[in-house]
Amino acid sequence: MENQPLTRHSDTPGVDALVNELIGRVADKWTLLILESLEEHGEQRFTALARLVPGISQKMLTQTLRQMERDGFVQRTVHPVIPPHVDYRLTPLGHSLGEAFCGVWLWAEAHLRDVHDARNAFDARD
Amino acid sequence: MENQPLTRHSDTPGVDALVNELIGRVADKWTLLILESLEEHGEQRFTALARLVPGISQKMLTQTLRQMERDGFVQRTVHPVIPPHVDYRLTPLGHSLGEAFCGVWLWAEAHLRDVHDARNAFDARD
DNA sequence: CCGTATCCGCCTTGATACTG
DNA sequence: CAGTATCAAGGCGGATACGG
Repeated sequence: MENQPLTRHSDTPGVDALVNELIGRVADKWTLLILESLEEHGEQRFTALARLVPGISQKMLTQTLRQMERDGFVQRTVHPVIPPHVDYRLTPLGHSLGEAFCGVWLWAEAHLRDVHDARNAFDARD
Repeated sequence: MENQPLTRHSDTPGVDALVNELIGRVADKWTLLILESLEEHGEQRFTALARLVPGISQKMLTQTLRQMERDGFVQRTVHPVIPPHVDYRLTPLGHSLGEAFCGVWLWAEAHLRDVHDARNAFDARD
């Protein structure tokens, strides 16, 4: 009935809000860096991951990994040995997220200079 | 000489950092919502934009628009009339960013339920 | 080794008031 | 209409200490 304009979005109100919320969650700095590390290096232990992600604190690593586990992006495997051994790996869902962000990543790489120039031009105005 | 594994990233150290920084900037909640509004509805005035983006404050709208203008994503056009009339529209660069995010948007739409279910499963265990 | 718990500074954000 | 200015509150993230 409604003559909705053509968009790439759902026509169901409220879904957009959920989608935005989800993207906000997922577009977190540490989430993206961890995602990247796991894509590149595969399954990793906690400490190895801490070394792979530059500048992350233990707190943020734990917190972000928990959230990614809850969202179904990573699978956490605990080996009941002493000392403890915990592995993190991407789930198929997590991998698909990485692929979705690939476009943004490529865009950022491709337009790094454009943005840089735009900023310089803007800052030099007046 | 290095036997680098296949990745989608630049092999130049430091570029990744810039790319991450740029994505962090761009993946902001308000930036995405404004981007979406301008893609869907085309050129808009300040007040119209404020109505199109649900829940945004005047401060955040101004701040985000300035940042997007500086980054070269939107063009700001001031019509010197009284009362003031200011239009915002996407630049080609801004539009290309929107297209890059389209993949993430589609992913989020497609996997909304997966994430929802994963969270329920996670919260229900133990 | 793999976390959790606590404290604390800072940055973001929102609310409000004011201006050209 | 389209902003700027100011202030207060809250969350994020780092540092540190401790536990299984």
